[in-house]
Amino acid sequence: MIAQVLVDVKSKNVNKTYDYLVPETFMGFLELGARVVVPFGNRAVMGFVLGFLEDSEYSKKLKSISKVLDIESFLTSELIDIAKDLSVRTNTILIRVLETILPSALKVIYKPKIMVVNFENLSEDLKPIFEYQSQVLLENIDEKYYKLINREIKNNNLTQIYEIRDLNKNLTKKFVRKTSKEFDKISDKQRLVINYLEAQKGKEELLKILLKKTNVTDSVVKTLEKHAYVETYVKEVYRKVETINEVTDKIIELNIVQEPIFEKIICKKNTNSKFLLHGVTGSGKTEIYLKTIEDVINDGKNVLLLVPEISLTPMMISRFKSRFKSLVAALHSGLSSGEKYDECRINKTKESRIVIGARSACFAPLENIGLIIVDECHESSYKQTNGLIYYAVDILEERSAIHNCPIILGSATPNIESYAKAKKGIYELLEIKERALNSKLPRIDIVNMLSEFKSGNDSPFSKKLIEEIDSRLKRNEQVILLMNRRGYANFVICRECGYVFKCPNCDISLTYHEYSNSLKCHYCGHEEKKPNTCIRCGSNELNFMGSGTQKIEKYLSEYFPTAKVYRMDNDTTRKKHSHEIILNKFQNQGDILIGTQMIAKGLDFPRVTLVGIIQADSNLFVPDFRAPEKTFQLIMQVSGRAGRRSIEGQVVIQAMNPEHYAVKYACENDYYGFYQYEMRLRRVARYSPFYYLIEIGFNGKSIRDVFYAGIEFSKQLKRFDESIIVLGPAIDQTIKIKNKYTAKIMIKYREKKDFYEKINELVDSFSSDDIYISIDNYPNVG
DNA sequence: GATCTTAACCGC
DNA sequence: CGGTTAAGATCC
Repeated sequence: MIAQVLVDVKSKNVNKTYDYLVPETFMGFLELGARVVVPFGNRAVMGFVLGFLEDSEYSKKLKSISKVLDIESFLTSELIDIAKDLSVRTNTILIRVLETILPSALKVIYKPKIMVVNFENLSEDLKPIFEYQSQVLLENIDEKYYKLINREIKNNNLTQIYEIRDLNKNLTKKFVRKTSKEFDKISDKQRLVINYLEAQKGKEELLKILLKKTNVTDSVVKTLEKHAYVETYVKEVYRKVETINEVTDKIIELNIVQEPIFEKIICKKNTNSKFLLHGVTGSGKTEIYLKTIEDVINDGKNVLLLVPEISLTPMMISRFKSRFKSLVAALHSGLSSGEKYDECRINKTKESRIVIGARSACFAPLENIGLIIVDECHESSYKQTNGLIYYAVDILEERSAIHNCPIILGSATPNIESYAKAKKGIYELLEIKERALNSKLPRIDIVNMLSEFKSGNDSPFSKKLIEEIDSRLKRNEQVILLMNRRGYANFVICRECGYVFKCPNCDISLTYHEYSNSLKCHYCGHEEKKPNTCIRCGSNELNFMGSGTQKIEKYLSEYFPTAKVYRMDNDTTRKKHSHEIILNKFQNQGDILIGTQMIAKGLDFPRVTLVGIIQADSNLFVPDFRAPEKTFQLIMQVSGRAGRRSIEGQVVIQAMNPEHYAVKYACENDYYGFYQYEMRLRRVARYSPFYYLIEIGFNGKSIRDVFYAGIEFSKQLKRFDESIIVLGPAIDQTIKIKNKYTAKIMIKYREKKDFYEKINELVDSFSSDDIYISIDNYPNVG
């Protein structure tokens, strides 16, 4: 048998599978998607088995797979197909796509261990192996038992777990050492190498490092080796990394509105129906999820549930865990916690019935899926914007089709595109217009901050908001204040000459951080001590604005010195469980919670009766066609945090442009009105959902080259097809990040067509060491 | 990516 | 003529 192996080498030259013989010993248990070690050139590399063949078309003699790293694979054929598709549509080599789909699977090596589940039922041949230890490293077991072990895993008598080790990219590395041979004649370059080796005093010396340090090519070392003055050898390298331990009912009653919706979903449970569950905040979408999941689980099928940011939805997770216990695997997003989650991710997803996770969980190797749910489907966190750009909701729609199961997209404020699809009948629209638990939607008041300023109030709070906060505190109720990041400048400005302190790398203003008394760049991480004098005019009259939320906090403590205030923003949530800790403290003993966008999501505190939005419309005029939509969604979402129980909630919105349609419709709680208004604008301006969109990004050090590439790219694309509209290039608003510029062009087209081949061709021809080009197939989300 | 091959250049 | 580099091809 022959295996088609994709090697773990990140280069376009090897972006294809290579044929390898499967040795007799691996026959019968080598699975599709398993990781293997193969000889490649004259070294060993890791690879993925992406297919099997009877005969190879390769004319020369085939090499054999030397090791199997997974006895049970976690890359299903479904995921391989999804990866291939992503690879084509984003012009990204397949191995990089796999790297994203299986986070850090390539950076880390999993040493498979076999663990006993049921010793009694185990085959007699295997019993001696596990007699004295319940876990054995797979590599320490004779390969002749592999077939048997594979079968026992399927019988649930054994299970595969992993020990994680750091993998330094390759399985083997090349080292150099000096021999004892005396030398007579020797060239300058060779001298350099020898001197370097002697200076290292017999320490292990990587060939790659040596070449870099001495600045010679490999020929020099090779010549030395030929004369036996030095010798090279290869060695396996990895070190152990620690793993973390994972953290570890009542009947659900649906109300009169929820029940028929549940019924509608359930009667289509074995079809690929796509539901848009449009329910106002607090309408009890979660109850519908729980009941539907229960039904699907009882059918013996599995469920995949996506939530926005797992660290922000601890309450939601705990509800599912308490309901379904160990059937639930919660995958951590990994954005904040590094790669530690992976062990749990791989072990748990295989055996769990319900997988809950953030964006990357859309690639969970779950089989036999009977239901897919995307909660808060409008959330921007479902789109990955770094590196490989993908949209989890889109991936899951594909997967629902493959599994022929329903997918539920739930949101109080669906994206315009989603709602349009529902109106067109692509999605089945399920609407809930009232809140559950007899609570009413909050009353919304709007304050015009311009007139407030004109009347002499230069604090961030309107009189109205202060009064309302005061009355809640007196009644022992809670308040949430949303601070829009952009609203309040947190840069340092010289009062004499007006100089603004900027990042030397990124060309954007530095942020003053009170707690560390320093200036920081939010993009590249540059940090410098708080300056005392202006670097332009030397004046010591500097104005430190403090960060937005910090400033609000200060004002609050002046107005309400006895109130217990908690702050939730990027500064206070750096640590791992800080979200949970802050939210818990606030719930138990807090009066006021201040935060950025992150507090808009899914919080459900019964005692919160007032929500204030400090600068509701400050993002309205950023150059993005979705700015009104985002503003509308934000106001709606935050408002939804108020009065979720019997006490009526209130929302105070402070805005500079209270007449703007996004603000107005949000205040009137009129989703459909906003949708219709926005659709008219989108049609006129030729944006989605009326046009298909693709955004191409050009990133590089030279602003001129980047811009020029954008111009030429769009010229050639328009020449290829005149009906395509290309906007830009526009230099990204943040101008310069990590010493690089980004220009973007927006491609718009009316008729659905596949021209990714042309785009890939252009991307390849304009890509270079100096210009990196990214393809964003989802500029209308995220 | 890493390694090997090749042609061209360099200094003795 | 051996030693060296930069460029190009190849890896099954």
